[in-house]
Amino acid sequence: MSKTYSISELATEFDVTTRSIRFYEDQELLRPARRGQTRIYSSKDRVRLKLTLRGKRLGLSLAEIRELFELWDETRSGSEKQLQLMLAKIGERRAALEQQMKDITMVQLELESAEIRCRQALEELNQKRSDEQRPRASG
Amino acid sequence: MSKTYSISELATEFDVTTRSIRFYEDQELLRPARRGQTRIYSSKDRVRLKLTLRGKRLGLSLAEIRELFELWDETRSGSEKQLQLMLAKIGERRAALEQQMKDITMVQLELESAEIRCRQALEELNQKRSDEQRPRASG
DNA sequence: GACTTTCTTTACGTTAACGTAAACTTGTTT
DNA sequence: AAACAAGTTTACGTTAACGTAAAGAAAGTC
Repeated sequence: MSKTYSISELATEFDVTTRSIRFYEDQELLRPARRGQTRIYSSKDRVRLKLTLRGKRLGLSLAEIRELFELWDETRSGSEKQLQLMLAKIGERRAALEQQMKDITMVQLELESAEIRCRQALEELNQKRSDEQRPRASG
Repeated sequence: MSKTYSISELATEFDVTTRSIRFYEDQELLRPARRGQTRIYSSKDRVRLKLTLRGKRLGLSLAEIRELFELWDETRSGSEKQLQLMLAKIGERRAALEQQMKDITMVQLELESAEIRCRQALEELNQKRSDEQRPRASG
């Protein structure tokens, strides 16, 4: 018996609403089992949810994520064409990720220098203030 | 005289539609000059567009991007409160970027192993095929 | 001067990713 | 039994980020 999860357990763990989780199922990103009407999520489902959210953070649409899942499932018993397609998709993703990496390092550099400038501006403000508090020899 | 650009020049350079560029202006991300009705973009505008698109690739909304622009403008003549606010925003962004970096490296690792498995599956297919072509000593 | 191109404004349409509400079932706590 | 919590389906509403179409102005070209 491997562990299972309720919808609200997953919701609180990953900080998403149950509405979202059901929506992901509607978009065929998840296929939880049922006991009666109630959804029961396996740890495999949990991984899928985790991957889904990670994909979202990287800017993938739900449709793209689904496509990757499907391709990956087909890869197991895949024909040569499907394997090639998967490789192509993987290549695309990798290229996009490298672009994102570049973007991130650029923005990080910008943020860093922005932070420095901010701190300098703050220092100058403090400087002025202490100048005003003890105005000794001034013209 | 520094260089200026037409809307379509920028559109083709950055591979976006003119509609998008005008929309960004509507959202106050850009403030091009005018000659008559016609928009004229400075190199400063060009930089802003570039930053906007980069922000988008990183998953920022136009509203967030605008907010950052505004904060940055205010930073020049900023009060202490505004500077502190800017520093806070910068901190947020940096944290989000680090999370994204982690996400990316995770996915990169997954894609790498996925690629390996794909190539292995392909090899096995080729193996089978050449086995079938010259079925020598079998059983 | 008619044509074409490039630009403009105005405005309605569209898609993704949920939010929100209503009405119902099922289990369990008082 | 009544109330409560947690789950369900159905369905309409919402927001962001444009797409698309209509209709017209300004400038260059044949």
